[in-house]
Amino acid sequence: MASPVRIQTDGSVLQLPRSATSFVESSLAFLKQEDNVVQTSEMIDHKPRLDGSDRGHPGLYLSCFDMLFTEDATWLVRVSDSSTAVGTGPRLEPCQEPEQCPVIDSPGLGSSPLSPTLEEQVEERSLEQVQSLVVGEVLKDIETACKLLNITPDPMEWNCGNVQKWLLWTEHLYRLPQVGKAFQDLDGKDLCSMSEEDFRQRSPQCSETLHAHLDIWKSAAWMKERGSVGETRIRETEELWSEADSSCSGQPIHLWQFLRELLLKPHSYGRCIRWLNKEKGIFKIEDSAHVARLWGLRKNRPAMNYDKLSRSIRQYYKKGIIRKPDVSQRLVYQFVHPV
DNA sequence: TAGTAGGATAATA
DNA sequence: TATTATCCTACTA
Repeated sequence: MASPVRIQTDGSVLQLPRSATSFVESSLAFLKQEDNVVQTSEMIDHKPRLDGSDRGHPGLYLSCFDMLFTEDATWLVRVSDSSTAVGTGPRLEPCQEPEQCPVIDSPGLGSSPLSPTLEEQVEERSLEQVQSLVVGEVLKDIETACKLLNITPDPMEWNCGNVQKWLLWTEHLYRLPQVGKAFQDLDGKDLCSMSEEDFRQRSPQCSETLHAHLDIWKSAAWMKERGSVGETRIRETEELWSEADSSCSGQPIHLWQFLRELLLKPHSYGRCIRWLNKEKGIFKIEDSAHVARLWGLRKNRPAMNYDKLSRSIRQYYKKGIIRKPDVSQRLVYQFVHPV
């Protein structure tokens, strides 16, 4: 494992975690090569501003995270090592089996999807530990890049110069051809509002990588905005990964089951979906976009949105699984057979 | 503008 | 084949 990196400035020393070492080495090489304007003293002093105005929550698509490490195949081994040797990951706890709707007879319900064996649970939990660490590493890497580039972690706050720095950085990270000129008139808000197709028009070669990489930054900014730092961040990271983790299980799940899972974890998901009357099975979707994104993650459907999700919910009306409550309200639904 | 409702059809497991 | 995804129009708050 590589040693921690220490960056010494005017009397100040910035010591970075071991996990960030390769990233930082890469960063230093970048700064040297590109003759970037970042001053180390600024790097130390810079505090990312997290007080940006409210915005949409970008989805966290796991496939994007792979891209961060395309140049370092040993990375996964490093994370695995740290998860076992250091033992700082989440504690291994028995996995609580999600509740099933006792009335609705759904194909395939009785077997694996909601009743994993103990061995499967342990295996999934171990995977969750590694995944949780991965997200933590990604967040650290972004923080480090912010310090090195002297930009805020929130792309929405970038000016044109910040965008150019980020582009240079991304070019370096993925060894892309120079694309800065194609984006020279854009600030962070412009960049964030661009679709992948917009990226493609400006840079056919690099659009996929740039768009995915920006998605990671947007996700990280969103995660930071939801919590602050330290333990909160770790908890949020774990939460997001547990959301995403489900998409890795490969097990089919019905939408109503998924919604019930969220409702049964108010600590994690209470901000986006909650019971209004648990006894009657009435629930409210507080953050439609976020619930839709979670569903998209679970089903590996990045294009999922609330429009589509709600259409699926409405399919349950005929089947007698979910209905609108007697007093219909927006974003409020009712399980026909509450637990 | 966002949510609701439901028809039609495609995709998927 | 059942379920969900996607797209659509019309309507409502």
